[in-house]
Amino acid sequence: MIKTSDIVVGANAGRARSHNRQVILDRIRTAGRIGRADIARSTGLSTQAVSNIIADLLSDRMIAEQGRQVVGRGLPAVQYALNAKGGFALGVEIRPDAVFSALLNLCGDKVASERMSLRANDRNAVTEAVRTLRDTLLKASKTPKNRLLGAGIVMPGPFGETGIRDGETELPIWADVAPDRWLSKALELPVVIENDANAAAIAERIVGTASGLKTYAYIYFGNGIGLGAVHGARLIAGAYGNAGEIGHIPVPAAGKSMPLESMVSRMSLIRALGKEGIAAESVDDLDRLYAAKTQVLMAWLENAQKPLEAAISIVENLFDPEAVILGGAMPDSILDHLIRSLTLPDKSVSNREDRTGPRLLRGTSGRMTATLGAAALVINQTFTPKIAAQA
Amino acid sequence: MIKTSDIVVGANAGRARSHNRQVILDRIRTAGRIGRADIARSTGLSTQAVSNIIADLLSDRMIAEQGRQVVGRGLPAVQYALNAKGGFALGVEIRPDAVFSALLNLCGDKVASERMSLRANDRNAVTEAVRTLRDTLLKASKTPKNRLLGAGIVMPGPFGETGIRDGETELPIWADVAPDRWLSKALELPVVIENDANAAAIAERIVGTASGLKTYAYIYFGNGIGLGAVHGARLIAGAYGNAGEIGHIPVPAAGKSMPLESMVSRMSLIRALGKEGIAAESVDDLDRLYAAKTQVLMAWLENAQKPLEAAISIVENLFDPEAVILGGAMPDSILDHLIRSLTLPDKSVSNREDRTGPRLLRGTSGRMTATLGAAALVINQTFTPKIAAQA
DNA sequence: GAGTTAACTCAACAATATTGAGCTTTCAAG
DNA sequence: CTTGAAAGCTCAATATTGTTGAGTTAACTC
Repeated sequence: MIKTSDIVVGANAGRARSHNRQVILDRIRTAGRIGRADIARSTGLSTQAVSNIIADLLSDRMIAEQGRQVVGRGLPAVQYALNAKGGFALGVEIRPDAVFSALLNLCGDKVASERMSLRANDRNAVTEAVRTLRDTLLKASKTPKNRLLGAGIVMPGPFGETGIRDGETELPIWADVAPDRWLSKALELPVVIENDANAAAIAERIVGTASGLKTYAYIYFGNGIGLGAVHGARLIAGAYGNAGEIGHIPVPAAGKSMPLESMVSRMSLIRALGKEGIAAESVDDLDRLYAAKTQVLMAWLENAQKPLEAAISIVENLFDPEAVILGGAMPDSILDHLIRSLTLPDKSVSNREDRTGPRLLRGTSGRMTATLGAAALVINQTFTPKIAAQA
Repeated sequence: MIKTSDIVVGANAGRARSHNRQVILDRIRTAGRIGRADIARSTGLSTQAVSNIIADLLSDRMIAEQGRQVVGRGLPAVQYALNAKGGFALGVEIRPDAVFSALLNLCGDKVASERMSLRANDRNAVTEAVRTLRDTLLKASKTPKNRLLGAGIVMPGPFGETGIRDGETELPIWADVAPDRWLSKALELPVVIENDANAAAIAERIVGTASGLKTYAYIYFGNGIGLGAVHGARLIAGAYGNAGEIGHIPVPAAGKSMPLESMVSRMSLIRALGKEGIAAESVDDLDRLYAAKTQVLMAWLENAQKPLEAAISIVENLFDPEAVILGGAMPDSILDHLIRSLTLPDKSVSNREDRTGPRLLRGTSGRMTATLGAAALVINQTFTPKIAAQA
């Protein structure tokens, strides 16, 4: 699928208003609780303009009043915060054999989730599953349909006919139709599509570790391994939506150069376990195997260390992020082990004297990361100002 | 130096106007010649709005009328194009021993250039040199001072106290003052600062090979080697302005892993030549040595091949650019040789079936690349809409 | 208790873009 | 050759939105 960058760029009263609305909403989200005067100062708008938009947001139930805050002299400022029930985002992760879905509220809390096996891997089966899941989640959570802000879809990349397609990630059922438009029509909702790593990266900003960060890189353990890079609060998607294909970069391993994915990925781990006759299906399985200090797993961890260090070093030097986050479909225990065992090189732009936080963080983990990420895409969009710089 | 992302985000009538002005200016630049109706359609503004802004731009001499274009039925549209003499950009490249400078007009043509040795490597000497160069260039080109849009400054990175500082790139004279503010005051001009690779990347967009591209990566041969990544027409500068430090990423070389810079950079080449007692100072020297098929040079080229392939492969897979551009302080001949000899891996997101142009391009080369890039930063800024997405 | 500070509202105002009517110029069909 | 359609453009009226400044309220300070 081709990413169409924003084309409409001219500003008029209406677009300025919706832009300002998003700006204010985002300000409220990042601040947690904040008053009108504060918002005005930090956005460069007049109090009056903020007041008008706040009134709008209140009547749309996107925000709620939170009492007054006495600071010092003067009239105590009325505080506002996001209204969790003001909007909901549907997240959908499409896999070859099943569809996962979750519903998040405006604050990023999971309200409901559901999984459904696919009876066939074709477009109709997927469409039907997605529609059913939407209805099931709405019903289970007693959410009125008109409170749905949109749907985020996660599908494995890469998008389009690139040199790194292979049988494991391919989803040829969308060959002749743009999946975003198709699903938007089927769900009767606005739709955003991203790959798993990008969605997970955005999720981290909405609910997780990256909430204070504007520029960071997320290394995502899916089946393979992916990178979601966020720069100045914007996703780096690449010219064709395939940026962050970190799995295929060459890293030093055992004296020669190997693709990162072959050393550091769920796939490589499960393959290694399989060779020893150990079956591991779920994140929980892996967690148990780690707890038992299973030898193959420990060996895999050791082999993964150097290649992962090299990859992180590359990411740091190319993106200069505030932090690198490790997350995805792995148990906490394994991610934590990796983070503990890695020694990041001193020769890196990220090794700053004025650094406050750690260079490496653990992000959201577990099987649902990408699904939650899908929903987070929608929430993120709700908070992203519309008049973007010309692309 | 810390990059301050745009903070002002709220839109009002005035900001919307200046935003639209930049949008239209950029549209004219990319189109070359274009009429009002066309601009209106491609920006989502009304003809009337475009007309008003065009009138403004005409009276500011930023654009000029270019006759009428008869297409089919209807009133032939009046065409507009940039007015080269409507504005000028000063580019300054600060080196430890000298300052290079150039003056570009709005269309990116070089109007004048000048070099000046530094009598000392301290702040006052630099300030004095920069002021003198500004005046010399204005006088030589008979440009009135009020037509200067601003100054772009290029200094070698990385900025701030990072783990990769070393004696060769360090510029400690700015330790206690923000160089952008200092120089802005000294020059009485708005100032933009970037490292050499980033500036060169932007220059390519304004005048060079990348004029049609929105997402591309520029590998820059300075003293070392740097990367300037442009994503959706925006520079990826990183959280602290140090993104693109590609010189320090590990690449496979001679069976082991080496920093790219040690294999592929001007520095490494000059060092290799020096070991054989061959002195090479300038780009022209290198060109002559290449023409003479000097053996050390040819050996260096061969050794550079694999590491460079690995680096480009990494860049492609992480950024998914439309193209990778090679340029900088090297002669055309050597850059072309490298481009000819490189074999890019098929396993890359950039190996697309629908690809039209080549994956690898040669950019601007020669000693002045960074200086011209510095000026291009200013021109770029002139065309970049002001209401940016919240950072 | 008087003065100060700060948040907030109201009403008048200003900046900008949009809309629709009308003019002009070109092409094409009869 | 005439007429009508199509497209670019201008003018004047209108709409949307944000800003400004005066006035109100509520807290703190002396």
